[in-house]
Amino acid sequence: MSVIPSTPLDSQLTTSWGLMNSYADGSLAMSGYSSRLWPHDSQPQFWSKYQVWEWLQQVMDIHQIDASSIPFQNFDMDGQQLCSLNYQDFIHAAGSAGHILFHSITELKWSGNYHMDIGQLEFKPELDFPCVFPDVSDPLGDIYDMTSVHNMAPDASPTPSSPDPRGTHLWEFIRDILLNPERNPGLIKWEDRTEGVFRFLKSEAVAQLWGKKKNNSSMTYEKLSRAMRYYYKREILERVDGRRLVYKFGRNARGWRESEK
DNA sequence: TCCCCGTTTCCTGATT
DNA sequence: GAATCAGGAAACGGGG
Repeated sequence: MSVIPSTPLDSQLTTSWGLMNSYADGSLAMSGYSSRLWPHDSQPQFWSKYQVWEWLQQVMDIHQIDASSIPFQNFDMDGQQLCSLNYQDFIHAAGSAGHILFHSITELKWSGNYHMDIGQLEFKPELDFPCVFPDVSDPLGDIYDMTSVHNMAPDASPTPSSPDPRGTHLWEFIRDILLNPERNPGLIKWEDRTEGVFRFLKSEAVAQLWGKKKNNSSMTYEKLSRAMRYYYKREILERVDGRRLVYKFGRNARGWRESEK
């Protein structure tokens, strides 16, 4: 399969793309999109699976596409595979959002990066991050690598009863998204960093990501939030009254404070 | 096999 | 009316 860089279809799509470029926030415009998010490895051919997911999230954020409208599992692929998809493949994989995704990836592929010198072609995606990627087949792999780093600290074990230092628990999953915002843009954000207060921005997208991690395609925010509420009793989370989608880390949550990093 | 833990699923009712 | 929150109850899967 191959992607045709410039077809009549492209010109049909420029209307929606033009709209995107007209956003008041210039950082959301496509021209700034690639440089802001992919400062070194903006060639999608070299993306890891996880970077493909990041791109997907960004496009959904920019276009305010409901995360549940795109089956993430259809994009369980690395950048090379992604770039080999044609327009019909995108439509098949993402439905009505397919044309947006197709145009986005075409833009990134042909946005001047092909003019880079041969030295840049030797770039490896994992070099862009401070941590290693032992398993690039796991889109969340880097998150859990970071968890491992946190747990190197003597008192950084999640809870006394936690059996898995790699961070398989939901609250650790949430914490690691918060600690790596550049890799999970727009999913969850700190409301009060020092107090450990955070808010879900894309609750269903986080639930899908959690479901992906647990091989549970039927995960929803409804179910995820029930699991979150069980943390109140264990004081891993504290209630934040009157605020929707807002939670706060409790006394038994470890590794979220900046001083613990 | 049993038990415990950490969810997951389903539910009802309340609140925003 | 939809989305979210709260929490009870039962079930499930993994680990010890």
